[in-house]
Amino acid sequence: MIDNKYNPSEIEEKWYKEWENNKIFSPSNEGNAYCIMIPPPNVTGTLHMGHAFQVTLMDVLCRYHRMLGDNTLWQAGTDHAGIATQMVVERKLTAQGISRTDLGREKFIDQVWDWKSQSGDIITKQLRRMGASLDWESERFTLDEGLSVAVNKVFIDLYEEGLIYKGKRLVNWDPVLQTALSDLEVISSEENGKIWEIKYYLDDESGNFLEIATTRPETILGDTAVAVNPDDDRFIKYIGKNVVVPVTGKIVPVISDDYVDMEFGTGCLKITPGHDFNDYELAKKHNLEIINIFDTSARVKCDTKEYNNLDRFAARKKILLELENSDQLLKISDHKMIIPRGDRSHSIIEPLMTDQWYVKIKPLAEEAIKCVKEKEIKFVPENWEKTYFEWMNNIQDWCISRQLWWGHRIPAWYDEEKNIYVGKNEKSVREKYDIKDDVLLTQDEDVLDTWFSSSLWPFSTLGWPNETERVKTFYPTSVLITGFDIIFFWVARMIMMGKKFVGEVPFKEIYVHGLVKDSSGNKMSKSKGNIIDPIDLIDGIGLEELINKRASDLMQPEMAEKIKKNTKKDYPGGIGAYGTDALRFTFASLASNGRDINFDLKRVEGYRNFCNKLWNAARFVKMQGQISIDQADTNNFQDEDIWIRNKLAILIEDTKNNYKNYRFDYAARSLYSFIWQDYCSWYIEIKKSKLNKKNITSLEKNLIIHNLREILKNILLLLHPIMPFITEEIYSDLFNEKEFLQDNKYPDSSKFSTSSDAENVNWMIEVVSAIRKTRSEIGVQPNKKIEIIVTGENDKDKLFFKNLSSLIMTLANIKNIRFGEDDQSNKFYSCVSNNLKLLIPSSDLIDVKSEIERLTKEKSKYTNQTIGIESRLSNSNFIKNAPGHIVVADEQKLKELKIQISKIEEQIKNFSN
RNA sequence: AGGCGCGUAGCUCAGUUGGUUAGAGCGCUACCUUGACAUGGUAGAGGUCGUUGGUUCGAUCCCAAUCGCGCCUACCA
Repeated sequence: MIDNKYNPSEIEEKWYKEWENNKIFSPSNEGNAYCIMIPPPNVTGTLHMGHAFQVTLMDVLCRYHRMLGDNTLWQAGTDHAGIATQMVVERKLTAQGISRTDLGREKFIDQVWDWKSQSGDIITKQLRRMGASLDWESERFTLDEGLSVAVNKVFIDLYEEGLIYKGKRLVNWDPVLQTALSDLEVISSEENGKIWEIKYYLDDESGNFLEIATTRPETILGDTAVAVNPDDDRFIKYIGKNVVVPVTGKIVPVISDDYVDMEFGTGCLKITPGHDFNDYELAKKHNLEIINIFDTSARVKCDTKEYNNLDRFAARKKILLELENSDQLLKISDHKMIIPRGDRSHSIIEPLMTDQWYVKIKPLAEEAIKCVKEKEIKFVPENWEKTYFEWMNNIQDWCISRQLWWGHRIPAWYDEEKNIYVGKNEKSVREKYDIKDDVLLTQDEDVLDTWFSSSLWPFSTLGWPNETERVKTFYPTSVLITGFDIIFFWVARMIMMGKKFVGEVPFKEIYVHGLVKDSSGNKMSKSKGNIIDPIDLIDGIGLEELINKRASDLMQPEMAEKIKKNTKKDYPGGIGAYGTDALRFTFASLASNGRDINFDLKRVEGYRNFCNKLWNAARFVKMQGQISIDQADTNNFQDEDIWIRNKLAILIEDTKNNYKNYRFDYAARSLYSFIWQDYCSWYIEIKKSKLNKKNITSLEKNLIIHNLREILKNILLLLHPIMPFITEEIYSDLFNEKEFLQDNKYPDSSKFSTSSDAENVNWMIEVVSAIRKTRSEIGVQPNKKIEIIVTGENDKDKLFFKNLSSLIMTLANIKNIRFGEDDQSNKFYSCVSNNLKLLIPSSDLIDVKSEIERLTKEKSKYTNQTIGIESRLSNSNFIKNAPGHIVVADEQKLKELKIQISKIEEQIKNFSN
């Protein structure tokens, strides 16, 4: 006997091990290819709600496609996350008092690999807890040898084609991490700043000056011009003259450019080309000198002793003081401005002139735009195309070098004259360029942006550049499941690289899912303290531990109290252990086409209850015992069998369509209502009533059990992709201990649909519902058996009653059904179902007044509907313009309503007499 | 500034080419511990679909305007 409560923790880990040991997640090598690439998570990261959500959807699709008989590959793997990982390891070393540079490159990288091997499988373990059916056999890591070969080849090929170049340019420099960043790794947000207005004297001893406005006075040290708008009457006379830069005393020209906004600030702008992207563009245009005033840590680097080596913020203070002393500081005002920060270090980005490697992106982007325009790749939902085009049309060259140690080292060598040689390795470079052994070659110190290797993920994981079977079979992959936040970082770049190097798009569809937020719509973040760990929803967590998890290691420790308070309020009893299946079903049911997903714990609880419902339905079926049945009898169906089989056929088709359209929410909902309403509330109840009949034959009994089991088995098959654990457990317990659910084919609707429509079962459901409703309205306790009298029945009703009255009696808790005329006495309550009038006798004196009220209320409900339909039907334009079937349906409905109203009126009349 | 999106029941969300009485879960109310399940059963209350116009026989859906909110992109010193 199975437990009467569903307990997920007992079954989940057991089944995952079984599946993995039996290698059932590897491609079958039979059938149509179906392939999804996991967006490789950061190897040193942990699973968050976004991952859990995404993984659920991918897993549903993969499990579903395996059951369809497809040759399914869900590619597993992680990425090396250059900056993030290096940061973590450096921080650990710092805690031990060791610096990266003390250790040296090789030893440091050894440390990172050590760290990777001890922390790297945290996330893969968590993926297993989610039930993810990834093909672990072919797990890849972006720094694997094979993937590195791909990275090198792509770099070399692009270089030789002129699509990768090295250039000295202004880049986004992270002074803390000491590396360049791409545009996408810079997060700009509004912060409070100031504008300082400063006197710049002309160098003609006239005492005249220009007032310039700046938000960064420290960059005065790098000024090489002052700019005004050519149409600005105030300054026209100064154009072409020179001014003296404060502090440095440098003489610089006043130039004119219509880039300068006359309305903003003082209308007069200082130009620091070495540390501002706009100024840099102006400098190129006007041939201005470009001075670099900062070192890589953003400390001042200049000849003036008192400023040299000063941090940029200290330099600002000092300069402002000096300006004040010389009476050149005119005005200070508060100003909201956009501050760029590194997405990892959160330090303020300093534009810095450095040598970096770039990908010339326009030619690649053009191809990538084309294949989306021509629908080689389809976005779901479609409007994400717009975001994609928007970015692709304004794309800038991609800075791919990073001044890190952890990553793919750039395959470029330099001789002593700094000539560049690009090739696989030093040996091949020497051969290729015919360089003698006595010429010293040194490799570029830098590594590539992690996203460079990620952009090759869809084919490098399959063995490319080798022409492997896997590439041939699984590329292009079927669909990419991803969040919109990495459309630019990753999706667009994969398309460019895939098109360029394999010649085909990397995936045919891109399903873009929403962001998982908390139940009130806030982004989940450590600093807000509203993070939920998916594993805690599976295993449960106590309040103390949850608070501990949320309020420790905060960037702003002062938030701890508030987080503690809110957590106590939101989860007074901690979080219950809902199990993976309930969590997965929740994610599926939330996966609609909307943009954000507000995650409400209550939903998980509801679906945990759903698991319990299924569990108990299975328990009931199991309790009916084993059966042996003659094959010849298995197609012997009762009315309710036909009824439920028709519904099952519809469910199967709906589910397939919903998966095809990525409407996981619809799929989840229709499964839920079929299982709970149709199967549990009606079908099992009907069968139960039949099983309880005294004179049941063993053949009848066996047939009932057989049919109950058959529907249940199909429920398990249909539900398996979303809830793999509970379905597997029930299947093994009730049906087959030897094989897995996945070994079965997904159900075929044609096996269940019939031409007969089971009208009588629907009729019965209406009658039972009507009686239940009235019972409840007149306050009859659910456990009290009552008698009903049927009047107004036609031939069809008679026939249905003949076959179904015993069912009605059980389901509506009736002790006796009498057929007869309404004797017009007041001792009856009545209800109407279809064209029937059902009377419920009362032994007590009926409160005539309240009964008339009840009936009148019911009548007015119907009357209101009648009025609506009648007004439509009396409108000649409606008759003329509306499609025929709408008009016919209205007419039919009106007829039915009128019958029902007349029955109620009759009863009201009886009471009134 | 530009782009995208959202506003439907107390809460979290559906609503598929415009068409009967706008749905689900949770919560709420009443009654029920009947042997699959109280993580349950039966029934119920609750919505002028942000606002205002327009198109239409008919609008939650299409169009325009407006209010509120969110996200992304962007060089205003």
